Amino acid sequence: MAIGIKELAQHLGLSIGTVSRALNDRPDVSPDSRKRVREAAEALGYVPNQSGRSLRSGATGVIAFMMQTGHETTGQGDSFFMSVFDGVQSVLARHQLDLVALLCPSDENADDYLKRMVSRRIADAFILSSTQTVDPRITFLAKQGMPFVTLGRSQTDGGQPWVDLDFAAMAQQAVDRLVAAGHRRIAMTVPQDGANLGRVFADAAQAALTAHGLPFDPDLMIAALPSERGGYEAAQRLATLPDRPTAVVLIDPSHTTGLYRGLTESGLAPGHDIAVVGRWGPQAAYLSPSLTHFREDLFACGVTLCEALLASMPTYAEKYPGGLVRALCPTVLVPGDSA
Amino acid sequence: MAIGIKELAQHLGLSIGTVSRALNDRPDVSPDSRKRVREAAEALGYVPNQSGRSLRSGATGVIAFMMQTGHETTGQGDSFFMSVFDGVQSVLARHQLDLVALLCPSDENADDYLKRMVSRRIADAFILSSTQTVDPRITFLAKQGMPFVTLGRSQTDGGQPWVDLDFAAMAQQAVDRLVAAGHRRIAMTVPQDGANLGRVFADAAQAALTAHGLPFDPDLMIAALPSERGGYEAAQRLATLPDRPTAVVLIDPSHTTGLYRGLTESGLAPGHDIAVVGRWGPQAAYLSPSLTHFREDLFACGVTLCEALLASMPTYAEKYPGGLVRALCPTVLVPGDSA
DNA sequence: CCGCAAACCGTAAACGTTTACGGCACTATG
DNA sequence: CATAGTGCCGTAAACGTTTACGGTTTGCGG
Repeated sequence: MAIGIKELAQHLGLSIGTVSRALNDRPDVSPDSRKRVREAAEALGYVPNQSGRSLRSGATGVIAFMMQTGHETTGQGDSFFMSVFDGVQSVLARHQLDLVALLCPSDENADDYLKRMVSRRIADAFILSSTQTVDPRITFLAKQGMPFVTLGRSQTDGGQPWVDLDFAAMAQQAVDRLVAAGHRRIAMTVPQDGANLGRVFADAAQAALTAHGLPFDPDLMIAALPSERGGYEAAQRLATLPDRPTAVVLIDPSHTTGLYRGLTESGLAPGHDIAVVGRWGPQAAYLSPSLTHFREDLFACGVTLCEALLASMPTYAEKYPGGLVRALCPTVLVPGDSA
Repeated sequence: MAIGIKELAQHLGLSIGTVSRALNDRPDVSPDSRKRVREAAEALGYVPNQSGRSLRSGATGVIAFMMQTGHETTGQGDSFFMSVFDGVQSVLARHQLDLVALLCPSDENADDYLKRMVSRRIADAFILSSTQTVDPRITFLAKQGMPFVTLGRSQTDGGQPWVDLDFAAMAQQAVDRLVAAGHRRIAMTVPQDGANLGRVFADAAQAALTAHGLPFDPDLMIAALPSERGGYEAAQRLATLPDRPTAVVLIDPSHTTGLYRGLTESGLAPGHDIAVVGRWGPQAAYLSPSLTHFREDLFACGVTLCEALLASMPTYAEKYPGGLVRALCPTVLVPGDSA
């Protein structure tokens, strides 16, 4: 069924060398031949064999986006990643590159999984998400010399570019707003596992509180799964806390629904008995009271992410000057009725 | 950095042929050599180059799962796909196969995208999701002779195996339950685009209604986007419908939150003024009143899906006898307070 | 001691590309 | 006219692997 470059060349009465050059837009090919080859390839439905091509050239033309997907760690909801993907792909399309998503099975170690994928040489570069505060994947890829970028920072530094949401700014803005509204005891949800964003967020919150001359109470940092359930359990914790806080800031978009439900069940009205500041998620728009939240431009974030990656790849670096990219994506606070 | 089979053979004082045979568990290799090769490969960190391997053997060892991701079509939420993925991967792991997800950019035609991916020969087989009632991807893959399976049925038949949720049973059970509770005018949400499940669902609902001697009113089939917003807009439609229905069945898990909100805003209490039967989604657990819904074993669904695919691939068929698999995954109705 | 089979191993061809190199025809220049 | 240069093209090697084939050793029965 599928024809090779040999057949195509034969059909044209040319050598495979010339055909290859014509298709790859190299010099040393007459405009006439180039056109003939183009048309014949189209007509015969020729597409180059990727295995042969990448065996020879050492590149696959594929970028891999690795995500971890535990049972409970569904995280931000898929619209989060999908928006980022769209941004990434819009950049990749300029270079005939394609994106694949690597889904680490929930029962496999993320580090092992990544190693397997790297050794498969399925992709020319990697994008890591859900970075942990200490993340062995980073050192591994750095040691391998494999180009990569992380969506999220980490204490482990592989010299790679990264792009992250500005959690510090979020924490500060949230605290500022709540304090201005008279709140003195402010709780927050933080990730249960080693996700780095929890650390960044908590540190910034502490700084913001002390800046206002308020004490920082570690008991008000409520560890929660990144899911509706996490929000629900956080609400239960909140309700039973001694000297109950009057406000809560949510680190994860999926916390919102669960928290609202949990608070209501405990007889606390969100936005009335307890002020809530959250992050944007598709479901947040349909809550009452409407959520005071942070909105992020995930598409733009994906674009930056991808450009940062390409800038770190020898092949594409010239098109993306400026060296190592380490960028924070801005977020804007959208006031609602909840805080 | 990465060493090849040649270096490995040289280091062992063996020929590359023997090394290859040893690593691939072929006969004609002494147990002693096999062991030495194994250990040396481990020690030197040798991993076979996938390009070379698949160039020679014509297989990549990768299965691709294609999903479409429009802005508004975030669909079932990611926990849906993640659960299916886990099921699929659990089977693939038995054969040293790996899964990648292909995310069709929202601004690209799905058919073109698939063609590109197929021609890249990035995978040995494909899994298609979000099947449309008439789906050109199916005929394309069938014509290409590329093994594939669809998650969801279609009127387009490529002779391929498929696995689908039992939407007909859901429709019938929902109608039965609602009619038994005294409801006579029952609305449903159906997908706006050409998704095949809408057709199946609507047909079964109609049959169930007529079986109960009730009329089928097409105006009660409310087209809705597969998102919270879709549910919200459906609620608005519902509230303004002449001779307002007393019950609604939701085809998409993400409809629930939006619908609850929409109804509430219109002064209608879910479960009281209007009975609601929905599908399971992560957020559904945190709603009040609790949702009467269908629960699906998505992991098992993924397992069946993958086995169906492997059974249709020449290389693996012998391990999965039984011919063409076309299966419906069962769902169970979980009663709640909403209907 | 010979022959034969079995067990093991090396050789080399193939998979489909890309690309360095050399060759040919032609033109421009001295 | 000789020479150098240019534009175009074919040849062949290389990428890293798998595998058919043939060769060498070994053990064993006659």
